[in-house]
Amino acid sequence: MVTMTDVAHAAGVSRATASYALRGDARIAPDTAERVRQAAQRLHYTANLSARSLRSGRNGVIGVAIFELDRPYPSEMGAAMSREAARHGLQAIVQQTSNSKESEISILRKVTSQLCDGMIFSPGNVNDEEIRALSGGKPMVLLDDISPDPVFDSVYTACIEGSEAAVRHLIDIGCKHILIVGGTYEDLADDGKSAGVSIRRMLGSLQALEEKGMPIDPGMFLPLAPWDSETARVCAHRIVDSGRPVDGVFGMTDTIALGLIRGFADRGIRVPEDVAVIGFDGISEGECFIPSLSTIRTDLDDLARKAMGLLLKRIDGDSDDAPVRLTADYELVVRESTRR
Amino acid sequence: MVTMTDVAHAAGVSRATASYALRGDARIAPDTAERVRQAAQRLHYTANLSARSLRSGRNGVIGVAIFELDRPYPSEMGAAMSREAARHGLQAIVQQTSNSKESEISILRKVTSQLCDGMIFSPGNVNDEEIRALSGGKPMVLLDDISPDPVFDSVYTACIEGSEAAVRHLIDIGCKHILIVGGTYEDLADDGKSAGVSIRRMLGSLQALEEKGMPIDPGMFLPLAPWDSETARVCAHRIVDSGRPVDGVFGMTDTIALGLIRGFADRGIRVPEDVAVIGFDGISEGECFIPSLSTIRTDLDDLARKAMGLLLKRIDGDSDDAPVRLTADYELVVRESTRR
DNA sequence: TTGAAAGCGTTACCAA
DNA sequence: TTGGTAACGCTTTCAA
Repeated sequence: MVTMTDVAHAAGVSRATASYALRGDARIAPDTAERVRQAAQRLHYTANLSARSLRSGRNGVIGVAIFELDRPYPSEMGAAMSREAARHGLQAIVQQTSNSKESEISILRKVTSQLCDGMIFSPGNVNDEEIRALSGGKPMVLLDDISPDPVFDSVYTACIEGSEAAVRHLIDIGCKHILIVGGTYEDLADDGKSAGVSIRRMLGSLQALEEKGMPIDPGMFLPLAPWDSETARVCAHRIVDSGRPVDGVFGMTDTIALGLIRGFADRGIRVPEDVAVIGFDGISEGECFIPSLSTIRTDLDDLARKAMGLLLKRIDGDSDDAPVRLTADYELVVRESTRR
Repeated sequence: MVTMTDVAHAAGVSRATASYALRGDARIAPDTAERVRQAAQRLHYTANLSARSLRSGRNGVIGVAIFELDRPYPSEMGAAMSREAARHGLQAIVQQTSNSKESEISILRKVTSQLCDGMIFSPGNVNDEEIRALSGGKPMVLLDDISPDPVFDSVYTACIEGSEAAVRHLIDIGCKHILIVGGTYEDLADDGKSAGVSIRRMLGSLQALEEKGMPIDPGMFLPLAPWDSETARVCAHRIVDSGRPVDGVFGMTDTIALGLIRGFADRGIRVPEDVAVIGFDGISEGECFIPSLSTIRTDLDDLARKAMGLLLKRIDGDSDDAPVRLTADYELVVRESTRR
C-alpha cells in the first residue's frame, strides 16, 4: 500500500506539503503541487479514507439505508440518491435494512462508527428516540418519518395529495365502485397524528371521495400484508370471487397495483375495460406492463435533491435550526390501466 | 462521541483491557469483561470503524459494486449479496457503477482506501490490469470477468449452458423460426476467447440449434443497445413490421424479453400463441407479468454464496492459490410465455 | 512557501 | 490477567 509518506518522499517534500498539494491548497507553489500530483499518479496513490475520516471527521461518503434492495421502489430511490451524491462529488453507499429492527440498529451504528459523514434513512421499526441515541450526533435525514415531534430533518412522499389525485382520477373517468387496497378503515380511527404511509394514503383517498360527494363505506378499504404483488394477486381473486361490484381500484403501491391487475387477469377481468387500476410510486416496471400502469409518480430526483440538500447543510454545520420537513414533488401519470 | 477511552475509564480498566474485553478475548477475566460490556452499553459505545480499519486493516464491511441500482437483476443480486454478508456477520455496502469507467475507477479506489475489507465487483469498462493497479492488493472477486488470463477469483452466470437450455426449450415446444435478441453474429467471429456475456449467450444458443439440427442463419441474431425494455419494445415492432416469420424468441435478459412481449402486444401479436418468448436472469418482475415469463433463472443465492466464499477465503488469507473460477447454478423456469 | 509534530480512536505487542 | 505504549495514515496547527 502506497501512503502519503511515499508520495511526499517521491516528490521530495514533507507529508504536510503533499497533503496540501493534493487537495489543491492555494498556499503550495504551483510547480511543487504539480510535482506532488505527478508522483501520486505515478505511484497509484489513493488516500486512505479511514485515516482521513479519523483525523478530519469527514470522508465524502453518504450512507443510504433502504428497506429492500430487490424491490423496485426502494432500489430506484437508492439509485436516485447515488446520482445526487455523485453530483456533489460524494459517494453513496446503499445498505438494506430488510425491514428488521436488528438490522436497522446495526446500520445506524455504522454511521456513528464514522463509516459515512451522514445518512439518509427510511425508518421502519425504530423510533426517533432510538435513532437519536444510536446516531451519536451524526447528521441524518429521515424519509417519511412518522414521529409526532421530529428530531431529524425529513422528506416525505406526497401521500395525502397524491392519493387524493389518484382517487379523484378514478372518479373523473367514471368509476362508481371504488376499492382502496393497502389499509383498513379501522386503522384510521386510533391513529390521529402519527400517520404512517398507509394511513396517509387512506386519508388522501377519503378526501377525494368526500370532495366528489361519493358515498364512503369502510368496506372500500382492504388491508394487505405484506405489500407485495403475490399477496395483491390473491386479494384480486378474492375481490372477484366475492361478486361485489367494482369498477376502479387504487393500489397503495405500484407493486400492489400490478399484482391486482395480474389477479384480475387470472379471473378474466379486463383492465381497464372492466376495472380501472391506478398505483402509487411510479416504478419503471409499470411502463412496460400490459396494460401499462397509471400511477402517482413520486419524483425521485426531487426527493433525492431535497434529502441530500438537507443532509449536506447539516454536515457542513450551516444549520442548527429546528428539524425541517419537505415533501417531494409528484405527478399523476395516466397510462393504459385507467384509459377508457 | 464516546470512545473506548471513555468506556475503559467508566469500567475502571485500561484501554487495552477494554478493547480485549469487548471483542471477547479469552484472556480477560469474566467479571472484568462483564463490567466493560455494561459500561459500553450504558454509554451507547460503538466502535469507530475508521480507527479499527486504520489499525487492524479490517472493519467487517464488504463492498458490492453493481451496474445500476434501479434495474431488477443487479439490484436483486445486491440484495442476495447483502443477505449472504449478513449470514457471515458482515455488512455489505452497495454502490452503483452506472456502467461508466470513471465511476468504476472511483469505486475501486474506495477499496484501496480501506472503506471495506474486500469487494465483489462487476467489471464493465475496466480491465483486469486496471483493476489490479487500483485494488492495491485488496481482495476482490469479479462477476463474469471476461479477462483471458484472470488475476482475480471470479463467479460466472451459466451463460452458455443456460442459453442452450433456453433455445432448446423453444425448439422442444415446436418453434421453427427462432430469433435471438441481444447480440450480432458478427461479434462471434472476432472474439474467440475474451467472451463477454452477450457472446457466451450466443454461443449457447448456437449449440442448441446445432444439437437439434436446426438451420443457422446470421439473421437470427439481432443486436440491441442498450439492453433495456424500451429498446426491446421498438425491436419487437421492427420484427413484426418486417413481416419475417417468427414463432420463438430468446431475449438475452428478462428485461429484454419483457420489452419484446410488450412490443408484440402493441402490434397485436399474442404471446405465447403466436410467438413464444423466453428470457434470462429470473427477475421477480417476470412472475407477475401478463403473460408470466419463462426464463433461465440464475440462482442468486448460490451466486452470492460462491462469491462471498471466495472473497472471505482471500480476506482471511487462507489462500494464495491461482485465481478460481466458479459458475452459479441456474434453472429453466417454464411459465406462460412459452406454454402451449 | 514549507516542515515538524501532535493527535484522531483503535489494536497489538510486550512487560508487569 | 492486566496495563503501558507504539503504531496505523492522515490533517492541521504552529514555527520557521
